[in-house]
Amino acid sequence: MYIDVLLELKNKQLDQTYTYKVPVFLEKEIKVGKRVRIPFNHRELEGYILSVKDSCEKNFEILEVLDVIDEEIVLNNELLKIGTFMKDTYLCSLSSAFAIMLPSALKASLKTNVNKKFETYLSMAIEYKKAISLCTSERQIDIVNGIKKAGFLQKSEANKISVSSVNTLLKKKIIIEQKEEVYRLQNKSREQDVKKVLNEEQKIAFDAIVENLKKHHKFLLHGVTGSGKTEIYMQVIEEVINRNQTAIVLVPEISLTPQFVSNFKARFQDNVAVLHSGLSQGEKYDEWRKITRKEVQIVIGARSAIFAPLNNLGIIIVDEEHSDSYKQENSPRYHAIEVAEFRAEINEIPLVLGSATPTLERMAKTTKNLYTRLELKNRVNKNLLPICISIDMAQEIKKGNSIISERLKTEIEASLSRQEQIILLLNRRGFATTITCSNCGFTYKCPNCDITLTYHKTNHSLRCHYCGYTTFKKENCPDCKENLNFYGLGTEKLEQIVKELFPDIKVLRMDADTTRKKNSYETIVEKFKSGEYNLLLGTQMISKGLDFPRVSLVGVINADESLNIPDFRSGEKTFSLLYQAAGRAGRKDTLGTVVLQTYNPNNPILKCVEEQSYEKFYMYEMNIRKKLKYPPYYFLVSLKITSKEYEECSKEATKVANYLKKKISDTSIVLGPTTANVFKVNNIYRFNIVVKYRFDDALFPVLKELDKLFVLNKKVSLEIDVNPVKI
DNA sequence: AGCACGCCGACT
DNA sequence: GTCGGCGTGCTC
Repeated sequence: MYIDVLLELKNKQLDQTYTYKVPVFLEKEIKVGKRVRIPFNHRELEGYILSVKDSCEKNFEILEVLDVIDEEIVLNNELLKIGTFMKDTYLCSLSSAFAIMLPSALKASLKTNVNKKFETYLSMAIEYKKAISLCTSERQIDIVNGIKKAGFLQKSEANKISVSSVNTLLKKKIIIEQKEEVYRLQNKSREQDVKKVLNEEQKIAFDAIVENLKKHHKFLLHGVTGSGKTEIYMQVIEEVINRNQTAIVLVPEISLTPQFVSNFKARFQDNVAVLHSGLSQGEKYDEWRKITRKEVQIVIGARSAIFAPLNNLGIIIVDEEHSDSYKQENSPRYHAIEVAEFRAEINEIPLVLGSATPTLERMAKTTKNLYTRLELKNRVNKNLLPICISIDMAQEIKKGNSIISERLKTEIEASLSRQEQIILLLNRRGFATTITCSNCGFTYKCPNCDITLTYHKTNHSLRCHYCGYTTFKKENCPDCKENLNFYGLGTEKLEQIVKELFPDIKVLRMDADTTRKKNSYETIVEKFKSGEYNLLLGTQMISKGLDFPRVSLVGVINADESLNIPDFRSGEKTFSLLYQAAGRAGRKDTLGTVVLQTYNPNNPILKCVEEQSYEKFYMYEMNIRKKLKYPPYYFLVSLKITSKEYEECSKEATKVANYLKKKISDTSIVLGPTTANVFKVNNIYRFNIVVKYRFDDALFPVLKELDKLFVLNKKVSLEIDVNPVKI
């Protein structure tokens, strides 16, 4: 017996199978999808069995398998297929695709030591009365009674009463001990959640999906914020599990707070496994094993949960479909929705994507009937959409209000007097963006990156938001000793300004700096919900899927901020961010108010936000994409060329662009090379090339060739990003 | 990737 | 003489 083994190394040079002979004593354990330990070039490695065969043409010396690692298969047939799909679509190595599918506890290269967790339980060996009569001390009786109560007792608990008594009882065989595997992630809440009655719109969407269970069909559930998408998901899933099938629910990382998870657990109890980055390695391993052991039918998780090894999958649901977090920004650069589409296809099951602001790509697919659009126009509790007002900040500055406009100020005062809550969005953290000397023009810049440092007032530090470089501010200009001036506005400074303007206000700030610690995001959300604070200010994370019933006013401090990012999707991102932020305003009885402060009051994207019209935005933006030949009219591939040496990097980038232009179809467009937006990060220079194409059979073979050439290049590296979300 | 082999300079 | 620097090549 021979097997083909793929090494558990992400290296592209070694991304091929190697043949090994199986010694007879291991033959019965060999199965495709298990891992083996093998000798490889004077060392010992782990690898995945990809195929089994009886014979092998001998062109080389064949070594023997040392050991079979797994008792059960870790990569089932479906995951193997998905791996090949990823290798072909994203040009990544097969083993890097498999690596992200498995919990890190299974990875040899990390040298981690995550194991199953065991707990020892004590239980009665003999009848209770007899046991009591044999006890020779108070403590022993306490322990026996403790066991009697629940039928068992954790040994660690019993040891707290008395270690020696436990040992005596064990020695006398009055009680026995048993080792049992326990899961680290325990359900805290025992709440029970009942299903809610669907309204007309929800019912139509629900019926459309349920009619198509057991068929491959793609749905776009386009529903305004608060239209009750989650309830539809839950009821569809209930249908699916009633048919003995299983379900995957993907949500952005930020939505995976204990709150969201406990909602699902309240409905489906222990039938849910959760996978996200907040879990420890051990917890992830436990959740993964719950899935492989078929103990759960529902998996909720962030991006990588799309690889959950569920059998008999019945539906895949992706909430907040427009979220960037579904795209992995390092290799393998996969998009969870693209993998979901593939997985739904091979299982012949429906895929449901939900959003209030669908991506243009997805929306365009509904017009071509590749997706069925299900619309939810109304909020469940009949709340009205808020009123939106734009404020021209150029006019305000003339009046001397550079940060908070007169209108926003009076709206805040009005909300405060009505005891309502306020949200302020400022999509930039830190205190000031730049510090400049008015005399000589000195600014603090990062020595490793092509970027100015951001000032954080709390510890007077100047930080690079790209590489993390930190330095400290001097009292005066380091060059000419004159005074330093602060420019730009961050959340820290806004907090200070708000406090100065409204001395009695209670303010919470939420950004990457205040949510660094585990659970701090949740803590801030809970604090604000409790009502003891008047105002929440923060970066975009405050606009994502949060529901604060007492908020009646949303202020966007600088609505232009994200419009100026040099990316063709900046309009779409801005619309989505502001539209969703605006959706936070509004209560049952009063209309919500949204104040958009901008220097471009006539910007068409902001007009669409003001009118709360996704349709207008869609028409406007599609027109631009068509003119500029961007998705969804064209597909993109981005190539990043990086090196420590500027000259070498630039030279290679030009060579790559010329090679592409020569080899691929002339209907495709090659842009660049250009230096990246931030052309130096961590002392590494970066050049970009973008390929726009519609149909090009030559492109992927050429990209694969290029990829191979650069594997051997030590000075310059090439990274290919298929369907990039940021360019 | 990471280990062996090989070919050079510095040192007990 | 030999120890170890790291460039190159190969891995079933």
